[in-house]
Amino acid sequence: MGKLKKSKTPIADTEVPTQIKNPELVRERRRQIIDSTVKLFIEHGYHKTTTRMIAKAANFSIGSLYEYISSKEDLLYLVCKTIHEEVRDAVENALSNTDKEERFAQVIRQYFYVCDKMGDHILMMYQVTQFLPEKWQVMVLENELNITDIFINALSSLSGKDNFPTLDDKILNLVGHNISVLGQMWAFRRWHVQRNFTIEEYIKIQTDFILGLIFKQK
Amino acid sequence: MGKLKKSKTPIADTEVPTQIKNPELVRERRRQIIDSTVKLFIEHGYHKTTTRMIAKAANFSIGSLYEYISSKEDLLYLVCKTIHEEVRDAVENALSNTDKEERFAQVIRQYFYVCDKMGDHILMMYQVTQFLPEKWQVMVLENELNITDIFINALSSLSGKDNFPTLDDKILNLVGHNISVLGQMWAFRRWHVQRNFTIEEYIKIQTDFILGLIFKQK
Amino acid sequence: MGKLKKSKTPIADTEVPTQIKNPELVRERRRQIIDSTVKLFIEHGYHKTTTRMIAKAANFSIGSLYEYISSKEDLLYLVCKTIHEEVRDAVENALSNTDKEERFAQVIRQYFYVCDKMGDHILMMYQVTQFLPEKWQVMVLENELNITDIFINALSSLSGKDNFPTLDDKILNLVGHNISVLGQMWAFRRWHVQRNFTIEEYIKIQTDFILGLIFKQK
Amino acid sequence: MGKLKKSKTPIADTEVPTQIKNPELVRERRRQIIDSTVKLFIEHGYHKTTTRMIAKAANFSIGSLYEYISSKEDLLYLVCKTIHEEVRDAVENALSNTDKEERFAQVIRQYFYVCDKMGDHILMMYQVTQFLPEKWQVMVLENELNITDIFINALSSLSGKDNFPTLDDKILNLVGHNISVLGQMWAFRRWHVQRNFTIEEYIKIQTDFILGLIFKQK
DNA sequence: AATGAATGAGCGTTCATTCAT
DNA sequence: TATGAATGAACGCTCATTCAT
Repeated sequence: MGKLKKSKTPIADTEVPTQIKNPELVRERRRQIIDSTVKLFIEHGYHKTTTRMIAKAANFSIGSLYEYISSKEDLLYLVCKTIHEEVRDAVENALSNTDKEERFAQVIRQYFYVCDKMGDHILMMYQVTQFLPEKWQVMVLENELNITDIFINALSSLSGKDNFPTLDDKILNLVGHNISVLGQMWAFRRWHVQRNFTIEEYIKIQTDFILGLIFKQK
Repeated sequence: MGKLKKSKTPIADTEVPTQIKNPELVRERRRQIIDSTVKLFIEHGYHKTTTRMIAKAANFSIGSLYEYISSKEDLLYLVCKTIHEEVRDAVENALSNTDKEERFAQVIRQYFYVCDKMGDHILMMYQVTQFLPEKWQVMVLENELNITDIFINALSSLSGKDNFPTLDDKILNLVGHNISVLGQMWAFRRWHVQRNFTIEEYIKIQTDFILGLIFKQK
Repeated sequence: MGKLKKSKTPIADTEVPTQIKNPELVRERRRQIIDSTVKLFIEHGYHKTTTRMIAKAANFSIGSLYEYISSKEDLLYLVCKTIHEEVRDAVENALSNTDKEERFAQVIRQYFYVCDKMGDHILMMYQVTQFLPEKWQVMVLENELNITDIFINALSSLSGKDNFPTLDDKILNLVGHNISVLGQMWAFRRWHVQRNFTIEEYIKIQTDFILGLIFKQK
Repeated sequence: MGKLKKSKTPIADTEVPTQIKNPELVRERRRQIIDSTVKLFIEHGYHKTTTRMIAKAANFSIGSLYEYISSKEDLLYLVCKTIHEEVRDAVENALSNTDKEERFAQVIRQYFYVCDKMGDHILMMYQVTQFLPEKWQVMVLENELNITDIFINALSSLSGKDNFPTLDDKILNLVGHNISVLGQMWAFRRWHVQRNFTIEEYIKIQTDFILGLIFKQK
């Protein structure tokens, strides 16, 4: 579970205001704060985690915490965004695979791996998104969609080539969402599913499943 | 969306204590309370719905409310349970269909219909389960599992018969969960999915999808 | 200084919301709250008086306090309104005097008496009005104006009659404001003025002063 | 409204301590700080103006700000003092007028002009004095009194001469305060009074008023 | 059985001031 | 001298629950 990998996109952006002038410091400190917060949110949820608990866990005074974020809700947004970036980065890395067909399977595989590794985070994020203020909520949904879009695009680039059937856009879309959801299922229904399968088995079966859907459409 | 259908199992059971002696009265009053609460939870979520709001919406004094439930958490449990019963009842009704093979498709269909009709409820329940005390949480997960079990059992009764492949128990289980999750997806990702498909289209494609998985295993 | 006299207009009106249903109780409890608050505001000012101090002084729990008012600002408004009513009532009582000319002097006299008796309250109100939310601020200024209007109307009814000169409306208005301000001066500059004069002397001299202005305009 | 005119008395005096050795620098920097603070206090009041806002507006770091003042309350005192000096200077300038009788009218006129020009400052100062620590509060009241004393002295030098009646000291005093208060009224009740009169008209009428009081005492 | 007034622990947030660099 | 990150006491307010009537 540990600390989140450093993401490509900066955390110290302009979306969430801070009193601190040194942006490097903001980046670093926010990383600490977010890491601590993620753990607490996973353990206790959003409401039962107080700002004081967060400050303490991140070794900040309550006053200092509020120098780096401007509300608990802002922090919530940063948490969600960071997790999404983590997921997206992992999946996008899989895209470097040159063989197109293999690339698609790779993307699914990487995504499922991330869902396995970050099960707690993903679960937590779903429980917590509802408490975002509307404006952030839209952005988080968009981030979610961006990940689904990776699947859709990977599929799209295969559609009609080699042995792949030409897929309707709507179907393409649906398959993308199915992939997203089946990945989350590994995290959400862990008690049931992870009892029966290793992640490798799960990937194999569900990938077949997904490919089945695709070839059915021929 | 209206009121939830009367469920077979009594609400005034011993799980959730009450001050009131007359069980008939408890049943009736709890129905009112739960109906109002469901609406409020859907609209405002669990935390932003105060017990005062609930009492007002259900035409109770705050004091009376607490005669029929003993805490907000108890009420939360009753709400989750009631929704699960609703879903289960609908799916079980589909089992009366005598033709076995058709029965399986019917079960899926009915389940997806329920997911369509009760999208708000299902969504809400997922956002809200996390606030249950541990003991209730287990029970709600069990209820969820009961529904999945219906799919598994329906499949199981087909396995190895007629044209159906003989399915490994593990696979059977997984397919059951896939069905559950794909039904929820219609509610969870409504903005994306319901834009592209009618519920009928969605049922057709996802059913094919599921059957594909089954026959793949031959 | 003691408790404020019971005012004609009810405190339990609809302007300031309450959670309590019994309006009689609201009236009574608000009276206690306001009395205590006035004392505290006079002694410590608005900002240094905490809601917990108010609750304690009025023998309420902090929770109960907030059943009767909905914010500290609302309470501030009630305080200002109550003081203004007190002043206005006293001045209006003086209007019952039947002799017109004498009535005018009586109004001034009564007003100055109130300024004497309620010096602390008037002083406090002036220090505190600035913290009202805009909507209340306008209403408080209006209340203030209503009192000035009493002087203006009393003068107006004399204008052009008997020995009184016919006064321009603008002048009438100005004289009214002068009266208001010279009354407040007795409270505001108490350290300097009350050292030299009894309230009776002060009334005599300033009344002459005011009448001088009036007859000057002949 | 702009910047306040340079006052004769030094700002960098010993009343308010500083960390900085160079007194010239202190004077200059305090001038900037006070100018910015006055604007902010007028716009937002004392409590809603944070020291951070002040530092920013005066182009200081928060650290530097505290090199030149030692607390927000000290700054408040400097602000009040500066405004009083401004008012006093303007009024004292009017004293240079050689003709005694005319000098009195001139003093009133100048004072009313200042009240017109510095309405915002005067208003603000009255709202803000209450937050001074006791020791400063006394000094500010004294400053206020000094201005009133100018009127009293001007009157006193006329008393019993030429056509002027010989005035009791107490009356002299009262007239001085009346003048002060009627000047402030132009600022305090601007919405009502400035709608009806130009400052010239106002000066004329109120001067007559004041003179009336004086000659009445003959 | 029904009412609703009373309770108080607990929360998110602010801001004047300090002090290491 | 100048900077700005760090501090933490203190505040207004909420709301599930109780209990006297």
